[in-house]
Amino acid sequence: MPELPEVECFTRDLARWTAGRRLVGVELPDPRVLSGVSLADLEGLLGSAVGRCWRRAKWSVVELQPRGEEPARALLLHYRMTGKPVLEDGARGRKVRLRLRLARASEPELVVAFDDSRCLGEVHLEPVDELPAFFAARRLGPDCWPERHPGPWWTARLGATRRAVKVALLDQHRVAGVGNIGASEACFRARLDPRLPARDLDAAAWEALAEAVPAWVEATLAEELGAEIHFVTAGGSNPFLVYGREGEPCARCRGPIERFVQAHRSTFWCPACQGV
DNA sequence: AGGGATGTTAGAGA
DNA sequence: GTCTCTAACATCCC
Repeated sequence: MPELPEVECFTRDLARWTAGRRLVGVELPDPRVLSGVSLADLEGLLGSAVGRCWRRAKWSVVELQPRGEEPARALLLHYRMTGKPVLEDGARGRKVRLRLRLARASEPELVVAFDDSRCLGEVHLEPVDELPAFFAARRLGPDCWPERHPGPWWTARLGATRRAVKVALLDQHRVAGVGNIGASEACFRARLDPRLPARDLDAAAWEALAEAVPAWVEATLAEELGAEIHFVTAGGSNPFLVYGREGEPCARCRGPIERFVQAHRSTFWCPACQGV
């Protein structure tokens, strides 16, 4: 499910759940979720204090400070399509791949679980001081949020390619954090035809995108920080302007929202008011 | 039954 | 080397 706003929410959940706690147990119902780490590696960290939790692109980072002289480590969580961290309060998650048991003073233990129905998600373990290299190896572009970037920055990142602007927005090497929902939402907010080759956009279009991307992030965050996360596929209302709204009236001009496929992924847009 | 799903990446071809 | 696109990963839901 997650794009940048969801991963931001997930990471804040992790920060809240783990604050001031130590890792006191690890369970691994499905070892496929571990990437380059073994259960024994994780067990070697038992007793560590949880430190900072932060987000980079669509990754959550949970820092762990072992007792003694060992260097700080970081758990890196990537949720891919269906992963999410859940707090298990008695009831057990349905597709839990990894469980972390966390203790604080005399309080009851908490169980934070990595739930992932499709099991495409990944959990890595890296020394904290090697995180820059970890992200560099993935050639991850700069985050699209929270730092604001001016129009010319977007031109420089995305403006050289012939690919359609909506497809270019999905390229994490150029700009990190925009997913398939966000790309449609940002094009709608910027009134941009998602089919336009990125290199054909003018300065005004890049300025519009520079506004539209953070506007999408912040609108989605405002929705999702509230009660529960809105999963498009799991009931609840659809919080998006065009995504998943084929056939519905455009919120701006009442024209019908349409769906088509770009790079094997659904694009939703309003042909009447985007890029006429 | 078949198709589609919020992501990423290795590999192929131009 | 660079750019672009495809297939594959694994499972669930409509």
